[in-house]
Amino acid sequence: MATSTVENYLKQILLLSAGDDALVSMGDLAAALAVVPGTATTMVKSLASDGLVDHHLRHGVRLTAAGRRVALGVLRRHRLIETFLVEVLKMDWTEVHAEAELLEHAISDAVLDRLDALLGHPAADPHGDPIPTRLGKIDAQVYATLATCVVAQPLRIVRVTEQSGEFLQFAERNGLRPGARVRVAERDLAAGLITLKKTSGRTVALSLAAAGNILVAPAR
Amino acid sequence: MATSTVENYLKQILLLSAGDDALVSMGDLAAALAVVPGTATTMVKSLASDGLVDHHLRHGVRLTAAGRRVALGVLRRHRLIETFLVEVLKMDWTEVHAEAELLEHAISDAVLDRLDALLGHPAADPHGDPIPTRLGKIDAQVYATLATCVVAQPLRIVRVTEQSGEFLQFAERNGLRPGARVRVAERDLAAGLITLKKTSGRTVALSLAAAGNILVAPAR
DNA sequence: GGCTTTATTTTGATTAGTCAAATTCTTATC
DNA sequence: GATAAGAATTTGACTAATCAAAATAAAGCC
Ligand SMILES: [Mn+2]
Ligand SMILES: [Mn+2]
Ligand SMILES: [Mn+2]
Ligand SMILES: [Mn+2]
Repeated sequence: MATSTVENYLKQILLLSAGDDALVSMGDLAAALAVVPGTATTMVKSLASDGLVDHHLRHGVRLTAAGRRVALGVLRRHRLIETFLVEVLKMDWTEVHAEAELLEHAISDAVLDRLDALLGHPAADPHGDPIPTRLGKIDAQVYATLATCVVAQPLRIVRVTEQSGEFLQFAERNGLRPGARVRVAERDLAAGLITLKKTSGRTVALSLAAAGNILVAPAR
Repeated sequence: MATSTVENYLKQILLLSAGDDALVSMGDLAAALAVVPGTATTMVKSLASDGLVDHHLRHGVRLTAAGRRVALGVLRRHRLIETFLVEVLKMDWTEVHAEAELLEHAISDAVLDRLDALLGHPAADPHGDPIPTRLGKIDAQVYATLATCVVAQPLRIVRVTEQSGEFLQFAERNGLRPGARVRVAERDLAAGLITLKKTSGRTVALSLAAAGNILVAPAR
């Protein structure tokens, strides 16, 4: 069995490689896991010797097929648990991430399958993050963000990446949840500022950096 | 935060001291936790230095008030999780113990309170084990077992101690779950054998040792 | 191309939890 | 009350995960 530390490293490498098989740097990996870079190096070497990653010394790390399988399993557990906490236990979508971070390592396949059935085999979690199937298939669709989409067009929010409580609470306060309808009223690149218009008529201002965390599709 | 190892030790000391404040021997504790006796000694010393147990060198260990508080919290989580797995996810009461053994260390108070409410604040888990309240109160009622109760009287099974899959499956196969009605048809102490009669008329034979794991009360 | 800055790796220590085997204490038995 | 058996403790060693700080390699810059 992979320890929860190993599971966290593999999941994080998957998330940082952004779907494709890009190399993940030790610096980024260490920062994401809140450890010192030397710790990440040591751990990655041990993952490599277990055949879970390829370590390109001094250049970065990439999942092997075996490592990717494990990582997708962890991601599936994480996202189904988040969905359960919101849909069944009625918890707030801004607070479930931390809970799932622990539970993802403690739940068995038997329990997970029942949760999945109870929830009706959802395709995405409360943040809009796609849920891998039991076979490890994951929706890789690429979306525009509020920082890159066309201006003025009616949009639908499909996903909020960035799991920090502060950011999610900001999103919730301003009605920027998956499914909400908005359009970009103005994008001032010099000031790094974006102004949204909601269907309610309300406007919301946010930075380019923040806007990059909100994925959108044309409203149909 | 107590590690899950610490939580397991404290919970096990509580279970082995059987409610009262009896000293628990290192041998019993080590066996219950599947570690070597020296390991239990080392761990108990560290628990003692954290003020969670009193270690009477060479005689045994007992929980302090602080240790008991932690242990009751773990027990509450364990039993509420088992109840959830059976009542909501419809899992088998013979297989939920192992699941709860891991989940009990990963679930937060916020999630637990919501589970408790969803289940209607149950007083006992699927095995009939009493669930401590949020304040650490636990039903300490003493029951007779099928090995000690009076013969011929109509009885109701209130609890099945002993969590091993084999034993629980034996109980399930023979309809010996909490709530079931039986009476002791015959108790042969020389042979160490007990014969039960169910309301259906069916008879079940079991050893004195097995009978000691089934707690009963007079059927009202 | 050589020098400087930055990222990565290495080295040496530390903590939690564990086991095997030697040692010491307790208790039962004669 | 001495002794043998059994239980508990101690000692030394090991694994997983981590950090601080020194060493090294890679990139960027003039
Ligand atoms: Mn995690
Ligand atoms: Mn999510
Ligand atoms: Mn446990
Ligand atoms: Mn139980």
